[in-house]
Amino acid sequence: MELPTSPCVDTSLNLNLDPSMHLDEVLVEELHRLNCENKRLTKTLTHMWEYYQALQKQLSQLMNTNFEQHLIQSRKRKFQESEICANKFGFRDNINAECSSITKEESFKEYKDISLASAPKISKVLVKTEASNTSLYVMDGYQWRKYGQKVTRDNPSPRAYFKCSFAPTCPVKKKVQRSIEDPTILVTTYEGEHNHGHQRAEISLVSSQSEGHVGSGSVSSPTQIVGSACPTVTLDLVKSGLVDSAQKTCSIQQFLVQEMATSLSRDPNFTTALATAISGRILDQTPITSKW
DNA sequence: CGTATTTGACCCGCGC
DNA sequence: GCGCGGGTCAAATACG
Repeated sequence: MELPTSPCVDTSLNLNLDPSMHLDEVLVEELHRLNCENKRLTKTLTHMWEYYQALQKQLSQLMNTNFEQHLIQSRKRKFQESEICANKFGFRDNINAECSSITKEESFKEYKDISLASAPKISKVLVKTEASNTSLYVMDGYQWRKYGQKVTRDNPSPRAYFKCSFAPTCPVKKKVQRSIEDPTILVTTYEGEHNHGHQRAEISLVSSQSEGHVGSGSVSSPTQIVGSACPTVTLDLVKSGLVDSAQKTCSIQQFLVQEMATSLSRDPNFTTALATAISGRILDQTPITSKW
């Protein structure tokens, strides 16, 4: 599969009249040019659609594979929990019954919930902070207004609720709560999409280009996103290399994202297409940004 | 004095 | 129908 190499399309109507040509000739020529551009656009769109279909197929295959793994893991986990419980209270009855009580439907529901949580509109970000830092504020480049705080049942640390206050109409909300497993990690859940630009670039996005180097700490920026960009990312505000425990908490989501990122980065066509798209985007935006 | 934060009250969905 | 828990509201308070 190959994407057209030049995404830059000139759809503007060029009516600069050549004195030697008649108006109808100019119009016909311009019409012809626009027609060509239209064909190119259609071709690009078709390619993108094919590529999208292929990606979707790949994703569904991955989802199926991971669901089977998740099923096995959850059964194993349930068995371990039952065993711990049995050892603690000195009874061992019903362990097998309890294990077998996990139906495939239940596991799929749980798995589906995790998958839904990783949808683009809801994303989770893990932020590593200093142990002494007890605040629930995450500097992510946007301006937030706190509108509530609540202590939840499953976690003794309070959960803070924020609304994006940069734009009055921005629907984005976020919830920040310390991880129950590692209190130095702030679990931030973003809901919705910003309908305005980024206020200031405080975060540099580092994509996981190679396997096994996630969170390896090669970037010295104080604020980092380590791992895949979306939907779940990990920020290390203290020092890198401490994200292992955080990654465990969202292993399924991250595994999916990493698998996708790996398979995509292996694909030379995708890399070329991405580079072309980015360079095209930059070229496309240059005259706009130069106005500011 | 204006704006941001805190915090108790209230609302609503869900499970029993 | 009732209770519980998560999410939101809004008055009180703090701060620059």
